[in-house]
Amino acid sequence: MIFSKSFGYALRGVLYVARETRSGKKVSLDEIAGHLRIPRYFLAKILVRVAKAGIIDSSKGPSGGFFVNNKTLGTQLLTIVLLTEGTDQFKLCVLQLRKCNARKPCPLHHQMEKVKNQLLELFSVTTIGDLLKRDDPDFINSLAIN
Amino acid sequence: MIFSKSFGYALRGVLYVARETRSGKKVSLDEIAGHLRIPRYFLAKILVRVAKAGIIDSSKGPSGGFFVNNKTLGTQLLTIVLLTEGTDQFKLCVLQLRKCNARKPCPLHHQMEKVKNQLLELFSVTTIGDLLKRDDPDFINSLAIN
DNA sequence: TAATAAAAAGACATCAATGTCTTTAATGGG
DNA sequence: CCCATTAAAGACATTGATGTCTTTTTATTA
Repeated sequence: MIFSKSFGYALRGVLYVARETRSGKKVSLDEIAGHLRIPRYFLAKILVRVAKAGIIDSSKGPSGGFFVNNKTLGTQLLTIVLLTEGTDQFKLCVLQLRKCNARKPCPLHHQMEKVKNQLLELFSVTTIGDLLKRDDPDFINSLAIN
Repeated sequence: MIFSKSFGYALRGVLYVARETRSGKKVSLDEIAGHLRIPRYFLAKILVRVAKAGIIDSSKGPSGGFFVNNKTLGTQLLTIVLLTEGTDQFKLCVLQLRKCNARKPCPLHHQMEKVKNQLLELFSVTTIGDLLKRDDPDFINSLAIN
C-alpha cells in the first residue's frame, strides 16, 4: 500500500550510501544489499537509476562502488518517490476516475486531496540529510532489520 | 498509488447498487459494468466477494441481480478497503521493514503513522450511506465518467 | 417442465512489479 | 599490459493484479 517496494529499497539504499561514505570511501552493491537484506540484482537496477538521476555517484572497477555527492543530502524524498512511483501517482483518483477534479469531484475527492497534499508536503520538505540528522548510533541497523 | 483498482471498482460498484436499488429492483452485472465502464468479468469477481461479505445481496436467475440490503448503507469504507487490499496494508512500513514500530521506528515511521491514521480515521467514520447523502442528481454519472 | 436469464465458478491470458542470472564495460592495481 | 573487481546492461523467471472467456448453477417465467 501507499508505495512500492522499489521506493523503500531506493530510500534505504541512498540513506546507507549517504551515511557510510561521508569519509570519501565507497560502498559496493554487495555490501549495501547484504547489510540491508535487499535482493542484490534488483537493488542494482534501482541504484543505477538513482545514480543516473544524480542523487548519488558511482564508479566502476576495483575499489569502486557507490558514494555520496554534493546533491545527496539536499535531495527531497519526493525526488525518489517520483523516480520509483512515476510522476502521476499523486494525480490518480482513488475511484479510478480519469476526470475527477475539484470541479467534478468523486465522493472522496476532497478528503483524499488532503491526504495526498499531506504526503506531498512531507516528501517535499524532508531531505535525505534530514533523515540522517537523528544521529543515533543504531541508525544503520535500523535500516537493515527486516 | 495508495489503493488498487479493485478498491475503486468495488466502491463504485457498491455505490451504484446502493443508489439504484432502493426501490426494491435489482441491477444486473451488465448494467453496472456498462454504466461505470468497468471491465465486466473483473467486476464480477469483485462484486461476488463484496456480496459474500454481506455488503450487498445478489440473486440468480431471470430478473436477478445485485441489490442493497440492510447492512449496505452502514458499511464502513474500511470494510471494502480490507476486502480488496488485504488486512495488513495499514501495517506495512514504507521502507519495507518488517520490524518497524514505535519503539524501533524507521526514519519515516512517525510521519507515516500520522498519514495512515488519518486514512484509517477517514475510512472508519465514512460509510456508504454518507457518500450517498450528497444527493446531487449527477451522482451516478460522476461515478461513470472515466 | 422447458427455456431463458442471471450470478457463480473456474480456466486462461496479459501485464507490470519484482527477482535472478549472465554478459559487458570500465578501472584500479600489479 | 594483464588481471581482478566492480558497476552497467540485458536476458530471463516469477508472482500478483488485472482482464477475458467458458462452463456451471440457480431461479424465474412462460
